[in-house]
Amino acid sequence: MPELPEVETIKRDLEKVIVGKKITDVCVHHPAVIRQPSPDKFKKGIEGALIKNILRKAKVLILELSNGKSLTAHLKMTGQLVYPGSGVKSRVSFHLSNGKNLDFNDQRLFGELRLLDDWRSLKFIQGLGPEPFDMSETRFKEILAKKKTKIKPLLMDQSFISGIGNIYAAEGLFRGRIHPARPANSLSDKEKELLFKEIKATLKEAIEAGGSSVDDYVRLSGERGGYAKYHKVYGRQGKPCLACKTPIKRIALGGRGTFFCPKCQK
DNA sequence: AATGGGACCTGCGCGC
DNA sequence: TGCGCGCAGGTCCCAT
Repeated sequence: MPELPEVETIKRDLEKVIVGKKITDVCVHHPAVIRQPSPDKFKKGIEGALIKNILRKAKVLILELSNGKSLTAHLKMTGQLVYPGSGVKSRVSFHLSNGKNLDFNDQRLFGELRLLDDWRSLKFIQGLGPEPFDMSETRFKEILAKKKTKIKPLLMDQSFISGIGNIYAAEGLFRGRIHPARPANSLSDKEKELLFKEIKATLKEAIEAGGSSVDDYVRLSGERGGYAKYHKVYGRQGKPCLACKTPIKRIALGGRGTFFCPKCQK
């Protein structure tokens, strides 16, 4: 999906245009994306409520409703929230009292919508580690020091640090000059410090640019995020490293495409 | 405990 | 033109 910067972008977009609006009707075109409760209860539990507040926990969006319930959305790989929506690709459409729709689109159907009495009880959220901005450098270094696992899959482990996915793991490691397959406990103090700093800087810049539109991700308005043009390694296999001209390599780590510069990243 | 593979789905781009 | 394959931002589950 959409990683932390993309979900944060959608959250900020939602705050500007959706808060305070009333959901008058929920149209379920594809029930599979509604994971909890039944589609019928989902619909009845939402209709008539106002959208009070928008939260984000790592990659999960939470819409707090005036009836006390929370609507959560995990976009996974291809989920989108679009407003005003055309309804064309919509899996679920939330019809608002102003006549416009908030559409949940999701080509691959991995995405998840839930209506919960309390989002804090969602197991997935309970299992999340702190986001990079909420983690101390000391803690980051401590965890790396005791893990032999490859650094890139570790950065994507949501129970350790949450919000980083495949794109920002790759970009953060490039900027930290660390090879993605290095055992986490092999990083020196200096390397860990630089990596942590660069991960946070990358995420911050990506948020400022409205996220990375590589494939399906779009902002709430449907326009593309502006950060993909700043990617230094992600999706650039075979192209020259922007720092040293060496061709960027692609390998598989943990089953995921992993992009890095074999010269800059040691 | 940690790692690797497959599963969940659909659709796109590529090589033949 | 058509077909088969590999690939895709995430996460879970199972086997080793």
